[in-house]
Amino acid sequence: MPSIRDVASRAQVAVSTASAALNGTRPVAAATRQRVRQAAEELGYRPNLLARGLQSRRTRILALLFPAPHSGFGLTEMRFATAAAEAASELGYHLLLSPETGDPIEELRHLTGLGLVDGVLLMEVSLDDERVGFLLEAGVPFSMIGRTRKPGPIDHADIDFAATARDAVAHVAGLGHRKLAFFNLSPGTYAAQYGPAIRAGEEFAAAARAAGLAYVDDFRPGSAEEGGQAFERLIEAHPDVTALAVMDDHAAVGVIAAVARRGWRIPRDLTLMLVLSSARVAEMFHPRLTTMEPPSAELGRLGARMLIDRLRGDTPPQARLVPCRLVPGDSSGPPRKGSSEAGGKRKATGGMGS
Amino acid sequence: MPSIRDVASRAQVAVSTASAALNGTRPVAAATRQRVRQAAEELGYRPNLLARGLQSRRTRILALLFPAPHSGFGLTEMRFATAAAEAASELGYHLLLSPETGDPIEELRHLTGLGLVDGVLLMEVSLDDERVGFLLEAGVPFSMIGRTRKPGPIDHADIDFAATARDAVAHVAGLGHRKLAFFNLSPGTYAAQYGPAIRAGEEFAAAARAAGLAYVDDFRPGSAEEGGQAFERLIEAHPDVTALAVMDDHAAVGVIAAVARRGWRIPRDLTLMLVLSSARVAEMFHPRLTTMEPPSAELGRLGARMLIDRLRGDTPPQARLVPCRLVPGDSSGPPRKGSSEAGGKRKATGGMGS
DNA sequence: GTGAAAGCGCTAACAC
DNA sequence: GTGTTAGCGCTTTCAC
Repeated sequence: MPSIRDVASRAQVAVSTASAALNGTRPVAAATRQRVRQAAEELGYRPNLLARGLQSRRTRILALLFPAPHSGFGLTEMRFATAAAEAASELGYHLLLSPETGDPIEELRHLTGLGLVDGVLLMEVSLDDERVGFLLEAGVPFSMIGRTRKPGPIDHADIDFAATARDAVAHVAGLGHRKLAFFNLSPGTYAAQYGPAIRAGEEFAAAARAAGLAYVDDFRPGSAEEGGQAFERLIEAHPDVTALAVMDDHAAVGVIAAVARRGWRIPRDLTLMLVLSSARVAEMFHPRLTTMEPPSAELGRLGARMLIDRLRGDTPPQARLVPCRLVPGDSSGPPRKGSSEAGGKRKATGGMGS
Repeated sequence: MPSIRDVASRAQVAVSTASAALNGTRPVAAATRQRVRQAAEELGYRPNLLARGLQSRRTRILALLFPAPHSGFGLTEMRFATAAAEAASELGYHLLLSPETGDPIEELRHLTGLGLVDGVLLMEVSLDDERVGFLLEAGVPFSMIGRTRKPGPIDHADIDFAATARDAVAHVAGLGHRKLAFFNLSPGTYAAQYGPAIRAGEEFAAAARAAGLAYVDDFRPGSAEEGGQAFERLIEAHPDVTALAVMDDHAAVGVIAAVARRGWRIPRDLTLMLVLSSARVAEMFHPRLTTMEPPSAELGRLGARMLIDRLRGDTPPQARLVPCRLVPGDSSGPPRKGSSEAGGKRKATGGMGS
């Protein structure tokens, strides 16, 4: 592998000139630059990243802190990672996939102490994430996919839960539904202060209220079995619910089974939608479920971009919220007949459904 | 961030001694070593990977060449990546996630020319993968998850398709089925010489033959719609088929719908199994599908381990084949009545079902 | 068993 | 506009 000295001698210039010609760090005569470029080309020269990094204190390597898979399907997390890697790659950066196994802070301390990475991309940020404080204090540049309770001036890209909830509620309300139920993620996820669970919970409630829809969100099934049970209890307590939004894929499986057991059909008797699930997953269902699909790839891209922006210069902190995309499936329809106190008339008052 | 000089001076030794004490590269008096260790500890010293790599020509960084997502569900690929990253991490290595976007060879040339990585982990290896020749020629250490047609002495970890097919066929035969159909991946995947498609195709045929099962594998549906059509044509042409193994998740969705349209039920009228799909995905179905689940995490781990073994010393080339795991679901059962020329008797001859 | 010094390949002062 | 030189932090001869 040729070094810059080989390039310099072949182009008949000093190494510093070769370096400058290649990097544009100082003015070089056009003719000289041309000679150097050509020599580099002919030799197949590639700058050694280690040497460059050692000197310049910048490696152009980013670390993506990849959480141990727990909640959800994993497909979403993968899209973050690959999209971030692609975006980084386009901008001349590399992405290190750093799985978090033990103590997050200790691992972060280790990773950043190596001098290997210029910055860190945080995933699965909880509302009071301890890693944020550490990175801030250590002066390590970072950006978040997700966000803490009050992200303040920290770069982050996250789902716009308010818009997502609004769109989902509008979809359901537009079909004529008057009462919506929402199954959040499992209590464990909730207890871990997992942002999406908490924010989606709040925003769906607010959006339903704003739209004048009656609303139930007492259930947090984390498995197919719990999903089925939750649905049965839901219908028992609220027989007038005609639409249901579910966060957990597996819970949705249970709901669908319970719906069938009851002799109901989707969407005739229940409008069912998945929230924060990949359309890829929604296609596995029968009927294909309407989904609020998270903009995973875009968040990954944005996370990488804003981190690189930060590394490059003094951009102001960026906060980007991107709503989920409504992917209509075959599980959405008008409310079933006889679901409310009155029988037929839909789109009636717009007032509070009791 | 303290350097080794800080450690050396605090421990009152020369830099070289400090280095030796920390790395064990040459004998150091126990007392001295202790002093150095303690100094390092007190200072929170972390060796700079760049400096070390520049000198030693070894960075302890591995690159995982991550293919642009095309076939399959992606969940499997993600498990490779995370498992490989975890295994690498446990062995003191880092994993770079390198998405392949443009010309694979050009990108490989670039990546390996940077001096950043010690070795490369190849995913989605096709039967005649061009990257292999390049890496061999360039002398870059690598291992494969998957394998070429004749991997020869190249380290690789792959699915044991023969054992997988044998187990799947045994499962079906054990339930009394006499005729099995197999839906392979889409023709495009096949044409791309995607190993799993071709090997699974061959091995299922061989296993069925060996088990004395009649066998049909004329279909390669790549979507739900094609899956449904394929199923209809299959039953028309082969009304005595009672068991079906499907490679493509989406095709399975279509099959299930077509089964229902026909008034059939699973598993009463058809035993359906998914091949090479995560159990996570199989749970999304109704009923929960029996699956031959690929050992993704183990393959990722093995791939990383064998690459690191190669980097560390002169181990002989390793070839590890791991079978898929049969995860029984609710989609397996005895063959439906009236499916063969004779009516009732199952487990009869064991001879060739015509 | 320990220390001094060279140098990995590059960038960035600093002279000219 | 270009060349010379001094390191970045580490490992590794080579003396002692």
